[in-house]
Amino acid sequence: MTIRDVAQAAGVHVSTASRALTASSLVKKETRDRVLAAAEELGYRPNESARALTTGRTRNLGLIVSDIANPFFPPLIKAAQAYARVRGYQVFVADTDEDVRVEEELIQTLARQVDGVILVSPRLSDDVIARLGGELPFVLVNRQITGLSAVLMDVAHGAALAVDHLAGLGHGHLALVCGPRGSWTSAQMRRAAGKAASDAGIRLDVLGPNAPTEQGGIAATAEVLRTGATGVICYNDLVAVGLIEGLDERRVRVPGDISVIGVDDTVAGRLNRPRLTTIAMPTAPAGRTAIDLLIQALESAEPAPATAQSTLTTSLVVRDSTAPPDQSAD
Amino acid sequence: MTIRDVAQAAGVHVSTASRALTASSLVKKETRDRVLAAAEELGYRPNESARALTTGRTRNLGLIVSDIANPFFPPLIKAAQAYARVRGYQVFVADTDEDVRVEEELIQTLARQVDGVILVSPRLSDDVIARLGGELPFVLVNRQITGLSAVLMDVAHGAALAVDHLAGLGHGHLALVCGPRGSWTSAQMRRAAGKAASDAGIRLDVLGPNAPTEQGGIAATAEVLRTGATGVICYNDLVAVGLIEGLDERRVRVPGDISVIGVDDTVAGRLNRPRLTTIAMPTAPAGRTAIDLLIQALESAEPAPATAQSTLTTSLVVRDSTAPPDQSAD
DNA sequence: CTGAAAGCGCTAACAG
DNA sequence: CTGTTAGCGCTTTCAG
Repeated sequence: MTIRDVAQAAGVHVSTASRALTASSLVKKETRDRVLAAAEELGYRPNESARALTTGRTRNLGLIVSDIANPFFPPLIKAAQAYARVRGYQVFVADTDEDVRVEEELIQTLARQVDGVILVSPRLSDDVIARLGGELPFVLVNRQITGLSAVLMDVAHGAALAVDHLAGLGHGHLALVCGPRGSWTSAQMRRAAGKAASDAGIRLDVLGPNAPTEQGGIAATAEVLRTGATGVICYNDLVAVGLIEGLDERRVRVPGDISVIGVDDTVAGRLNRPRLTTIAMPTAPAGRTAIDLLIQALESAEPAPATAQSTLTTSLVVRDSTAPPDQSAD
Repeated sequence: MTIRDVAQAAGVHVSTASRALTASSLVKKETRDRVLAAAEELGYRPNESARALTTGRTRNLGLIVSDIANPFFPPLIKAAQAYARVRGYQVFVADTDEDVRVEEELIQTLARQVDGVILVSPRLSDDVIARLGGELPFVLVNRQITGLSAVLMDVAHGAALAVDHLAGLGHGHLALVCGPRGSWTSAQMRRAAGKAASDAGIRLDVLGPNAPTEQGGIAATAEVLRTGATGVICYNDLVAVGLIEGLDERRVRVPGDISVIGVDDTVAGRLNRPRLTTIAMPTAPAGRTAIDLLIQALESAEPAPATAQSTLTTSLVVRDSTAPPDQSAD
């Protein structure tokens, strides 16, 4: 079932059929209708490989995330896929499992079958990403590298809000449980929380790096307690939930003894008891924006597409895991 | 940077280079090393489109799920991707958003760029799936259609365990909150729970269909209460969590007044308070098995590959959302 | 507006 | 074991 069959059925040459099927304006309406009808009739489906071979474009986009099982990603993935489909592109999702080597390998593999790649919270070093980015269009999410387009979530603002929230409740000693090495988000939080704490004249201990998972949070428990902090900001909701679990095991009450704040605003935080106070991240908009930036770069005729940067705001969602510090303690 | 450049650099003909790069046994070791070295040196990456065009095979597999944001899927996806990579295949994941039309469209689109497709919990009708399955290799997960390979989770067994668990606690009146129309899992549960209940001599009211989400659970609350049942088995963890939320709003205690059981054993159930009693589904093994079945079908020379069927067992995880019924009530 | 012809990069017979 | 040749299905010049 090739374009040849369609052309024959419609009584035209292959090239005419091709034109009718793609650059429809270059062919007489009447002929085009005939071709389209024949194609429909025969159930013709273009061979994407052949098409990609001649055009050099696949109309596929790659989306690389570190861990599909982290509830931060699914909303972003869903939004990206849905929006890409509307724009006539297909999105291929791959999971690096938080492994830098897998990440690089995956980019290489994917790069051969897509027109462009979206890298969400990559862990690779700037220079490796920049090098790979030279080979095909990239859009980064939550990572900033000169020369590459990016969608950023203003987590710095969120972190400052979190510090202020805790300071406002009366906490004078905070801890920041950082994420994995190589995380831009973590670095942003660290910087912004540090500044906000010193502005507020309170102490902030910085802990980490930690795995961005429940396990990571549980593992950080002892260190958190050692600091003596009464308010803790965690790298993400999973870490926060894990920490609360760890504290619970040691009979430390949240928020009674220690207040805990997460980042992302995922189901995990909503379902947790106490319900988690968290910094909400605009994941779905970020997914759409990333697709938009990427397609823009792809469809602009420029050889070196302008790098665009888009920053989305975050906000603080106050729930039940934060409260004034216990008067008797500290 | 084509295979031509590599051949030239290695001082051999294109076809020799091609052989060295693929069917390595057909070429003298020495020549092969020279070709491989040249390829490495030049950073040669085969053009997958060209390769796919000649061979007719892409080494890509499609994995279609109804909702990436449902925590049931990520472990399955992760396991499938990781295992496929080991076997030299790439997995493309797509999300249908629980929409039957999108599901069909996605299968069609994906079908053109992959060698085979895994359909997890499809909602399409048997005949539509069977028709599409005629066009390329399919493996179903949690769906049984004659002539197609499938990986099944023995949720019937799990449902029976759940009924027995509740009966053993002393509940004499149960409700089953079903899932969406077209769900094989839901049908299995209904049948098995019905049988187990009648065997145990207790009443079982069947409710639904419902959306397989927290919202679906919340929406089912009133109907559940209307039955007067003291034990409820839900289509999945999300529905169970939603139901518990709905009951909580109406000041109905779980498990004090009503016991609730979910299905899947996802984070959602673990994080929920009370922690959810649930039927654990073997999601990761199912992902691997599905990939295995699919690759097997792909690599067997048979024109019509034998349909294989693999059933994985489920188990009941008892946590805090089930207890004996309130003595004073019912 | 349409037909003819070339070629995308690669693999796969077919000879030698 | 290696070189030659053809061609996968499609788009895209180039003529007409």
